[in-house]
Amino acid sequence: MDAMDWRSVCPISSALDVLGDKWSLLIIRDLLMHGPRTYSELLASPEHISTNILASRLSLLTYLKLIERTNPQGTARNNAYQVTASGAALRPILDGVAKWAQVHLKDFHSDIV
Amino acid sequence: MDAMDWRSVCPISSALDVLGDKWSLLIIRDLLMHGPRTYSELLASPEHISTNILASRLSLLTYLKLIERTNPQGTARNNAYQVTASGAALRPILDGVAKWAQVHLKDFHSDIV
DNA sequence: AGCATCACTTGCATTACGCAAGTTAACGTA
DNA sequence: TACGTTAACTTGCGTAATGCAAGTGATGCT
Repeated sequence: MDAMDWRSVCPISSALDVLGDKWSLLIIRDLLMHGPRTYSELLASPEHISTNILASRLSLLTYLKLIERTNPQGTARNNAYQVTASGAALRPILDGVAKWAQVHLKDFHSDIV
Repeated sequence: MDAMDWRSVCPISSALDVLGDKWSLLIIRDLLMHGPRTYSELLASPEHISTNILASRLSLLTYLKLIERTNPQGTARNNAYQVTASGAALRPILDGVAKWAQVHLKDFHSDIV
């Protein structure tokens, strides 16, 4: 994992440099909702992330210390991922996003829960 | 602008179906910070969005009623974009994202403001 | 009328993503 | 402790999205 390219000094832009894609925040969502999860548990989420994308996102989020292994000394197998304090600090933001979507996307996606 | 594809019924996933990219929330940020902005003003933001991407994002955000023209009856020229109530409801989320980034990305991006 | 500018659109090269298959190592079982 | 199975990735390749440069058309100014 090499250094990031940051588009500007704006904190919103910088957050999007990290989290501005369709998958990273879904991984965080799963870890916040369920606690520690393994690679194959994350793969089984209903949005169907592909294996290579999951691996690359886990790698980036680990590098940036938003997530970590539950057993850093252990082997990969049976070694889940969990949020760090940085990742956990995203919880109120994701809560806000969920509420926003329920109210403001309802007209376009009636099945939203 | 045709209908959206939604990956799941999860509101977070659905929000990311719309806003999960590197540019949409930056457009919202500009409109929230500065008020109504024209196409060329949006182009001039420091992150340097390209013209075709800006046009396609403005189109999608307009379709989803997060933004609108300031003068819907007028011609394109001298007709800015502004947030709707749906777009304005993202303000506390963007505030939270900005604060999160300032605290949690500082170690990786020391120039963050 | 003529020129400059704004708001896009188009074409094409580059990058990211999605899918399927392959690889490696650990665990269960005997 | 050998053997089959499975978890956790990696690789290859086709498709889609993005980035860049140039082009277009209407508007507004003089």
